[in-house]
Amino acid sequence: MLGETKRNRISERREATRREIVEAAWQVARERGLAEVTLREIARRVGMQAPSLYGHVASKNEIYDAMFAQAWTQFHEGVRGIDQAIPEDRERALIFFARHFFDFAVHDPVRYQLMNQRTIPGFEPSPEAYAPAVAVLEDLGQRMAEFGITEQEDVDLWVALIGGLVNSQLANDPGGDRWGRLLERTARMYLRDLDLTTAGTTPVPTTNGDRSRA
Amino acid sequence: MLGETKRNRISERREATRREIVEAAWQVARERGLAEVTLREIARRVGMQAPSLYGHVASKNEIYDAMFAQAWTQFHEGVRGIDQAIPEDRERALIFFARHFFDFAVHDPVRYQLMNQRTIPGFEPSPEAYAPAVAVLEDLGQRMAEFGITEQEDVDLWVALIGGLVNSQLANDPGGDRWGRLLERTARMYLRDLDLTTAGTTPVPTTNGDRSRA
DNA sequence: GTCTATACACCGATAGAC
DNA sequence: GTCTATCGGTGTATAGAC
Repeated sequence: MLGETKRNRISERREATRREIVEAAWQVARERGLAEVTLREIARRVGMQAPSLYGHVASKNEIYDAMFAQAWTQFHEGVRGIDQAIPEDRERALIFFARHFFDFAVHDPVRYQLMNQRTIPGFEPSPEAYAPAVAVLEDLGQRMAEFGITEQEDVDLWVALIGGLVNSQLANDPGGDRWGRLLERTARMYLRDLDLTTAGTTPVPTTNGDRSRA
Repeated sequence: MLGETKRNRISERREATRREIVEAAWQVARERGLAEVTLREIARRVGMQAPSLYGHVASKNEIYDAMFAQAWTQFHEGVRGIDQAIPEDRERALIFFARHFFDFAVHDPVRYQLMNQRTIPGFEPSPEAYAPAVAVLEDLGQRMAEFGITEQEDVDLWVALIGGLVNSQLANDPGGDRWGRLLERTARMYLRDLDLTTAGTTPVPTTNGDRSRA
């Protein structure tokens, strides 16, 4: 049927416009800050009047929502993309992941702010937008389990440690490396503690010979 | 002179009104969120019209500034207040401080947000408001030095670790204790790493016999 | 001196013409 | 779909009453 192809073409055009809007929102956010994004400025950049945006987007928060989902999807795909580069060694692997997360965060502070801090007044990510964030956490849990790190407390601690380094870096030395260079040390410290804590309860292999990867 | 006492009385009244305004701002912030504070709502609570606030305050950011300074001063005084209760033992002392900071943060998330996150669009704390924050950091450095922790990297790491626990707690389990109960473990982990890292470079006393306190 | 009244420029959002 | 016009908000500023 011709109707369908036409409908698809229209739908594609609509989606493209939506992407344009979200991309313009990213631009404004990076230039002026996340909270300083205005519909009028977005509209100006895509060549519209502000109210016309409502033909493609239900609200300003829906734009934030799309950005939120996009950011977490980006990170998730990034992690999957480097899968074959993961070191076999447990310590190196943990550092590898942490460095990936750290660089991703520091590389785009505005994106990190949207992903991890509830800073925009009325905005709460929708369940659909939150899904890729959950997927990332599930991935993390699975990968850590491959290293014998299965206790929720242990994963919680690791998440908090890396998040703490990122936050300190962004807050107190943006653009620098004052906390970034503490990543390796933090990972070693964490693993040493882990071995001491779980000693006698769950055997943890120092190398990772039983890990199967495609 | 009568003129001076009168001037003082007026000045006192003015200062009291200013305190009232800042206190109302805290109320609004805790009820609706830090970014949702409006001058009109503050004015309503102190029985004024919004523009009348400008007789006591130069701008909205000056209110945030006063709140910022007040929060850090509160913390600083709190730390000084518990001075005599600090354990002699290095590990216990570190945990004691961390717990104090953690509880202070978790007890009033809005206050912590204002103190440690740059989340309000146009607001940057003035040098005067920042002073008590600097004083707290200097205090921390001094106290850690008493335990032989003098390297900036070591202090940086400690700050990041505790901050990470606080952030995770507030972001992922507000009102709970999922990351709070990791404080002791984190302190032990940190100290163990410290002893290994600085072994052979700077002797670190396991007990703290040479600490002089009034 | 302190307040009220009024206004300005901006914001997100909506209604309705075309 | 996109426009203009407009609404109820916001922070901020000023004129003028008392």
